[in-house]
Amino acid sequence: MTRTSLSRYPCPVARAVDVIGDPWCLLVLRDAIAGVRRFSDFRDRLGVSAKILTDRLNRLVDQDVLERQETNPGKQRFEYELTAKGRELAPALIALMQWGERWTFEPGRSPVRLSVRDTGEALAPIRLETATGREVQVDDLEMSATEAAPDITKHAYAALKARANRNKDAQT
Amino acid sequence: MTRTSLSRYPCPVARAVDVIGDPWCLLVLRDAIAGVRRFSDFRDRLGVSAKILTDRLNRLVDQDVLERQETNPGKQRFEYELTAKGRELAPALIALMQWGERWTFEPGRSPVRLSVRDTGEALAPIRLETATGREVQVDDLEMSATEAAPDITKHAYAALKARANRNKDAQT
DNA sequence: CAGTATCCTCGCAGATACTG
DNA sequence: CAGTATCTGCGAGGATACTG
Repeated sequence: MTRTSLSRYPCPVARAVDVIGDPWCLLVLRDAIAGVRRFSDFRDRLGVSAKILTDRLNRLVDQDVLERQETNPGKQRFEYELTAKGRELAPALIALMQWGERWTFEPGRSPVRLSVRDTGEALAPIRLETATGREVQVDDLEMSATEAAPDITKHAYAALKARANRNKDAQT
Repeated sequence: MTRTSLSRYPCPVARAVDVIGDPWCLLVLRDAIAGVRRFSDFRDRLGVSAKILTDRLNRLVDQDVLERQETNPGKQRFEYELTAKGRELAPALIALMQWGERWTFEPGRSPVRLSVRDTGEALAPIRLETATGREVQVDDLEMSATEAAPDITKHAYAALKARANRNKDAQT
C-alpha cells in the first residue's frame, strides 16, 4: 500500500518522519553526517543494493536534505552533500545515537566518545576515542557518545558547518 | 525480504533505528510521549489498522520501550506506558519535532510552542501555545516548538518523569 | 563509477469479520 | 474494549545483468 504520505499532516513530527522516517534514510543520513559523500561509499558501508540506495538518495535530494553535485564534469563522479536543512538533522541523529549507546549495548561496555575531527580535508574522517583516550579509526562508522558529553551536539554541528563552508569556498 | 535486523550492528544509531526506525513506531512513540496510553486512542489518533498497531505495540513492548499494564483486571483494559528506556527517547523525538517545525512548514507560519502541562491528572494533556499566547487544545497531537526554546527538552522530559512517578505511586 | 533494467519474492498493510 | 483471524495485493527490496 503506498506508504501514506504524512507530509500534509499538521504535526511537525509526522512531517519529519515523512522525510526521514525510513530506516535506510536514517542510515544514509548518519553516514552523510559522518562525511560520506559518494554513491559507492554509501553502498559499501550500508551494504544496500544500488536500487534502494538510488531511491533513497533521490528522495533526500528531492526533499532538499542532500544536494547532488558533479565534482568532476564528464567523469561520472558525483557527491551528495548535506544542505543546511540536512545538517540540522544532526541533533536528531545524535540524540538517537546517544540513546542507542545507552540502551542497546550490554552494560560494562567501554563507552566511546564521538569526536568529529576537523582536519581541514574535504572529507574529514570521523574518529572515535574511548574513555581511556585510545583512538580508533572508524571502520563501520561506529558513532557513539557517553552520556557525559552533552556538548557533543554543539561540537559535531560546528564541525559540520565548518566543513560545509570550506567546501563552498573551494568551489568559488 | 525480511527487513535486515540492525540490532547486532556495532553502531548505536543503527541499533536505535532498528528499534524505532519505522514510521509507525515513531508516531506511536510520539503519541506515547504525549500521554496516550490506550489501544483505541492510539488507533484513532493514528488512523492505523488494529493489526499494524498491535504489531508495533508488541514490538515496542518486546524492546522494553513500552510496558503493558492491566489497569482494570478482568475488564480487558490495558495501558501502554513508557518505560525509562522509552522516556529517554523524548529528546530524539523533540529534535525531530523541532526540525519539522523549522523545515517542513511554509515560512511566515505562526510558530507554536510545546508545553507539557503537568496538571496532576494521570493523563496530563499536552497543550499548545502560540507565540501570541493563545492556547490550543491539541486535537491532532500537534507537537511543536520554536527554535528559541532550547530548554524545551528538559522541560518536557521533566514532565514525563513526573507523570510516570505519579502513576507508579498510584499503583502502590 | 554511478547508476538502469529486469525479475522475483516476501511481508507490510488495508479491509473485513469475528471473539472474550 | 482490545484485540485475533483471514484474505488479498501491492510494492519494497535483494540478486543479477547491463550501460555510458
